Amino acid sequence: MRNEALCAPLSDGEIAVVENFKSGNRTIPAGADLYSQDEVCSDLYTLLDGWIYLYQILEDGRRQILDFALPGAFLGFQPNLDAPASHSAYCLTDIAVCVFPRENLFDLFRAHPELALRMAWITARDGALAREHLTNVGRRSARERVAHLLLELFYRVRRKAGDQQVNSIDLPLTQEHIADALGLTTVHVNRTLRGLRQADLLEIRGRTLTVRDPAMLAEIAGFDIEAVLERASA
Amino acid sequence: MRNEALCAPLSDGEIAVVENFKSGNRTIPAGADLYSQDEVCSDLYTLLDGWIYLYQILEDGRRQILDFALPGAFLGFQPNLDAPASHSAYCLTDIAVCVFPRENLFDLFRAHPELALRMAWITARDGALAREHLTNVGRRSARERVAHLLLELFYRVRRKAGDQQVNSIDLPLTQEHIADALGLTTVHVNRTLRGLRQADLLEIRGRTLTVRDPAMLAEIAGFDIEAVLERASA
DNA sequence: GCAGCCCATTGACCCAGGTTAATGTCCGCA
DNA sequence: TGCGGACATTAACCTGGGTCAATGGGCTGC
Repeated sequence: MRNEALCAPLSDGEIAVVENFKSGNRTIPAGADLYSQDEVCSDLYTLLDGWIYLYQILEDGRRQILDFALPGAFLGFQPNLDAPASHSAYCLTDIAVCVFPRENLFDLFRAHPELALRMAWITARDGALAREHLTNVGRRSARERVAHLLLELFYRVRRKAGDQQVNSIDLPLTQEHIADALGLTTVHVNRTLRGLRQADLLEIRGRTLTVRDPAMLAEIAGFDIEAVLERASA
Repeated sequence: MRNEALCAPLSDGEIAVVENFKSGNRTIPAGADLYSQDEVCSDLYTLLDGWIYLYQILEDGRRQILDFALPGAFLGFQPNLDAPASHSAYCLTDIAVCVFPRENLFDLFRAHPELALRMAWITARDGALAREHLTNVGRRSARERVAHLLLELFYRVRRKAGDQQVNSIDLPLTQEHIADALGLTTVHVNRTLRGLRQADLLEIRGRTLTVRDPAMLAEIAGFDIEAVLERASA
């Protein structure tokens, strides 16, 4: 699991180094922040289990969800580790993370260049996905945005599940989360989902998203499976 | 100049290594792409002079501008250097870049861990700025967005200029560029700029942006100078 | 079994921002 | 000196999505 985040391309010896570096695992209940905007975050994390979303809050409470993190995601890295975080990370479900202390990270990177390289790689991926999201909210209609986001999550989750046949995934999001990720309101997300459901394209019931017509959805969304998955680090 | 991008925290010896690695400088006229979406980009660049913007195009021609790059920016790095680029880079003005061949980049990083670390740092900064832009277009009104973007550019440019007194900068953008960066239309950007001008907050005449009331603009935009500059790599 | 809460759903109405299209201004070029 | 092209500006009108408010459904705790 953890392999995906930091260790994937490493030799066994290097994985051992990372194992050594980590300070242990931690479990956090749904509804808490893993770390918060404007606070210094003392650790780095690999998400082992559960869903997290990254978000920013404006002074008046408006919220923008930046990305959803799935198991394998590497979280908490930023240019200046001593500076307060630029965004918060919220646990949508109970989660488990592997914790790395931030103190000696740069020493570790210096000692093991592969890891620094890997870090650059992960970070570039995350950035590319953020830019994809920017294009989504900046230039697509509500229907296109919803289709795009749900397809992205569908393929990311399904890839992780390994089962390439299934057309349903577990989706622990409320319509408010979808709205906040897409720059819409809950009411309009609801209307839009109704439209997609009535067109037999997809359905959300409870916590389950069922994709009925991936091809048509991809067409609506202008969604390029290869490209987006390439850009989704987890 | 180049220092800011890749070399800033390096020793003289390491700077020499980078100097050695570069394959030369190049000049490109305004109006051309430095590299294009969906094409493999053979090089990496440090922007030495001029303005560039990064953008994505949807099939039907809608355009989202992702970021503006100023001198010092490091461009062209992505997770898989052999894959086609996820976005294009367009020269707003005549530009000069310092060119690095992509072939041996990873060897260079392996040989000089500091550079890999520096790469991760730059990439994380760019990602954070992209997320800032996502929040801007996802959750702010047109007036807030315009104020935010112009303030961001104002401070980024002025910091580079070194003169901390001046309240005007050279801004080689059309209203269409502003619109495409903010998910708006040109017409509405024009209306919004009129509003800001009539409120004596700022003015754009020709290629010059004059900021008349930075404090009030920052309040409107929910703009945090420190935070955003921290996140702007160039 | 029911009170309370969270979320989904829907309808009625409204408005920020999009669309269309005309007019103006500036500048480079023949 | 005048013509063509790229931008800016404005007005008139329209619509996608926001706002407000009511209803319902499902779950949890007692």
